[in-house]
Amino acid sequence: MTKPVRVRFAPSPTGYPHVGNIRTALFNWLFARRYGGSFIVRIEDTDVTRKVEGAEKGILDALRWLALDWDEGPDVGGDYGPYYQSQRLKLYKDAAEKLIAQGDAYYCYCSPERLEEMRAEQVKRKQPPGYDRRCRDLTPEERAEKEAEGIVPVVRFKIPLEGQTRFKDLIYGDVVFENSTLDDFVLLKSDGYPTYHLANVVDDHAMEISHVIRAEEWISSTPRHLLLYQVLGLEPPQFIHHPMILGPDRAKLGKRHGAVSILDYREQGYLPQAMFNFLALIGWSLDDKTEIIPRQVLVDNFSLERIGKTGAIFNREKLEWMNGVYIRSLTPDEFFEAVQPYLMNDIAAGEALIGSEDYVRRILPLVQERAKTLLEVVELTKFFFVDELDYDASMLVGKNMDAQSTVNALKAAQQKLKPMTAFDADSLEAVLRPLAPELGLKTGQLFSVLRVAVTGQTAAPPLFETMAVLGRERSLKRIAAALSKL
RNA sequence: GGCGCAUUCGUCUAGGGGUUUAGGACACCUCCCUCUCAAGGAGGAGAUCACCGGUUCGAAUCCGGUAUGCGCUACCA
Repeated sequence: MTKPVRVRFAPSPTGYPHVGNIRTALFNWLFARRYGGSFIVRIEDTDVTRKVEGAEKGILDALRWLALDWDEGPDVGGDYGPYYQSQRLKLYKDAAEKLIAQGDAYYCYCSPERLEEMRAEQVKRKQPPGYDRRCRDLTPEERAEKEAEGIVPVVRFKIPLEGQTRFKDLIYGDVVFENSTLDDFVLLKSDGYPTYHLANVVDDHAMEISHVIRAEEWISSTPRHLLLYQVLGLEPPQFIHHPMILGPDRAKLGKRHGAVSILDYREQGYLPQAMFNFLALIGWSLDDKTEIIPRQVLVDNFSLERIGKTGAIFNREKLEWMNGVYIRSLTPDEFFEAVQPYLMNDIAAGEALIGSEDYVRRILPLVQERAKTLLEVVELTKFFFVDELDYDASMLVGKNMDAQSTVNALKAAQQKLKPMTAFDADSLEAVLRPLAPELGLKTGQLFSVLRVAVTGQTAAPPLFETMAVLGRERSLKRIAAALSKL
């Protein structure tokens, strides 16, 4: 019997939900769903000084936005809780004490100042920085002395001086570290909180995590974790490290590269299903050609083996394209639902939406295939919602035309439109298309004059559909306004 | 500096000894469609598979070295 798959996403609430972290969550979630396992969220709030108010909410919001539902964790609970490390302090303390008792850890009384000086000196002498183990073999008398001084110690791990630690990463293969290159890292801080290393090992075991899927930046920490499992007498989980997401300069994606919070992308009008698809495709591929992959197909086909080994630059242009593909695939109702919050954020569009949902619903199909993001829809539809168009009169004059012929064209169009009974796209086309030759103009010339008059733009949705949605009254009003500009 | 990992078109990638004149996607260019813009269709350009050496009848694919990049090197995660 093989152990059930249990994976975890363990964010620390110190900031916004980083694109890279969320992708790690996505891989974990995909793996859990693919193999019928459990996806667990554990909040690693062990750094009191870096804790940011609202960070946890942002991270959980991001998971919810992408519908990465968790089986155990905040809100939902579970049999292995609590799921906040700040509520499991006793566990870490017990583990640290056990290690001290068996001689695998020790109290260290070195001050932060001394450590800093030591490191500076090491760097100066071009030696590898690391704790010099001054407190490793303190006598009971020396310890008592330090205690008497009132120094609150940290607990450090006693790294074996010799030998090597190796593991088989499911993606990177065999990785070997010489123990001599590892230093006696801190297990328990002086404030009683554990460091990541201790808390992680204790909890991953306590929560029966079967696979640790995390970013490549953790690969160098893995031997420490393995050594901890060893002295604690615990069986370690499988380790899987995946490549990181890079900025355009190939450095770890960070704030200076622009939007790195996944929530920023939601704000900018990206669809969660597009983001989901896009994130999955950074460092993972289904085959040699499939790009658009529905969620369920992703779940059914995800595999760790197909994750590559090289860091990938976050390609915004491709994300935009993909978002456009997903936007176009929406039904009219879905598109309306998706776009609604963005329209509501705009004054004119919001008013229109409240005034007449039907009007908005007739507008949307005209821009759906033109929008790359939902936010862009607001811009593309703006001219439908304002009373007066703001554009320069010179835009009205068509190619190879002058002011006079433009005026003539607008007036002729007015005459044709006024008596129309039906004002649908087909009728409009039937009336306006023959008008161009009558005026000695090419259709393109006439239509472009009308387009600017009616939309205030040279690029817009198809003219007749646009006029039909605007309606006779509004269309004629805009043509009159155009004439008064000339 | 030490340790670790990586290296296929600008970018994301397929490919894991012969089927490869290295395939796909984004971006770019041309043409078609067309009332503009999109979308769509058809093409194009773009990679001496980081470099050097080895193994082999044969290497992008296996091995070694070099270079470069990135990560870690905290009482951060």
